[in-house]
Amino acid sequence: MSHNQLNYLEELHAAGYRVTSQRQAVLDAVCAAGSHAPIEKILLHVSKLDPSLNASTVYRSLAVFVETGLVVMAMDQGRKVYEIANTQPHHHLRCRVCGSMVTLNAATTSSFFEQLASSYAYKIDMDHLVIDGICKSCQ
Amino acid sequence: MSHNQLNYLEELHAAGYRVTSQRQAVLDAVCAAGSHAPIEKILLHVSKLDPSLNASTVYRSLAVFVETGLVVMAMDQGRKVYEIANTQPHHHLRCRVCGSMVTLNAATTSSFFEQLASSYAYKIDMDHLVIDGICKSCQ
DNA sequence: TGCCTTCCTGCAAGTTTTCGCATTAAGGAT
DNA sequence: ATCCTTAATGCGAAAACTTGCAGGAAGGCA
Ligand SMILES: [Mn+2]
Ligand SMILES: [Mn+2]
Ligand SMILES: [Zn+2]
Ligand SMILES: [Zn+2]
Repeated sequence: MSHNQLNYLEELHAAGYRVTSQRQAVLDAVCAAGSHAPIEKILLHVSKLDPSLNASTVYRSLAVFVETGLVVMAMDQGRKVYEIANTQPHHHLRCRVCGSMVTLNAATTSSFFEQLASSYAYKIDMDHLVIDGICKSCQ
Repeated sequence: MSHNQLNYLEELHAAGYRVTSQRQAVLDAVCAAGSHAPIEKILLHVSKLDPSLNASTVYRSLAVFVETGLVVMAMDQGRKVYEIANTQPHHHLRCRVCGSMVTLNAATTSSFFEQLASSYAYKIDMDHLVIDGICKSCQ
């Protein structure tokens, strides 16, 4: 598993949720599935870890993880994709044509967010923005 | 209907799609359902206009409209919402707490997009961005 | 450790969304 | 106006996702 499991499980517990073997397996599966993984990829990894784990539990676990911020959910062409949350929020540029993704420099987005915050009196609270466009090689 | 129907139907046709009575009804329903309408709201309006219109046709029509840019799709708390596309792209700030939405000043977002374009050699192609945060009165 | 409360899980049923296929109709051409 | 080609629709079935409920396990407390 690529995450510091202890830390994530403690956070789960601190948020008032029980740390079950099923939730641990789903969290491991999210990590194993790599970034921006669609649900079927996660289900596949889960059933490898524990074939008896019910699909409805996977959906419910993901909802809990997103709720608590352990996992971030984003949209990729109208489909939900999941990835383990890093300590830092991060944002992407995504090519409509080839699907490739670039992680944005944090300074760029935070200055934009600060501008929005001051202009609109909004506290921006975005941990995974995906902006669509067309990359250099696809233009 | 709130859209200039003629124009939209011509665009559909120009994109190589057939202009059917069902698609006209779905487009009218999207307008009638107002902005950021979830699918069930659209289905409700559709069945008022034509009770015999099958739900699968509604899903397929929406996919065509999003594909051709006549309708924009956005995510509202993990749910797909639809709205008729204006001639100009527009973006929002959305409060996580009360759900209220603000339409962003176009200059603000376009300067951000231009900066991204020059830094990353990406042609930004975003017609409906929704940025989450917490509004002044909810902070 | 063992008990107790409450949350979580699996299962089955319900709901939503997608898909394949036969029939229908749009729209270009004559 | 009629014909022809092919895309679009409705329908039924499948797949994806959600929900209610009864049994089982987490974790707090003694
Ligand atoms: Mn990411
Ligand atoms: Mn909008
Ligand atoms: Zn590309
Ligand atoms: Zn608010």
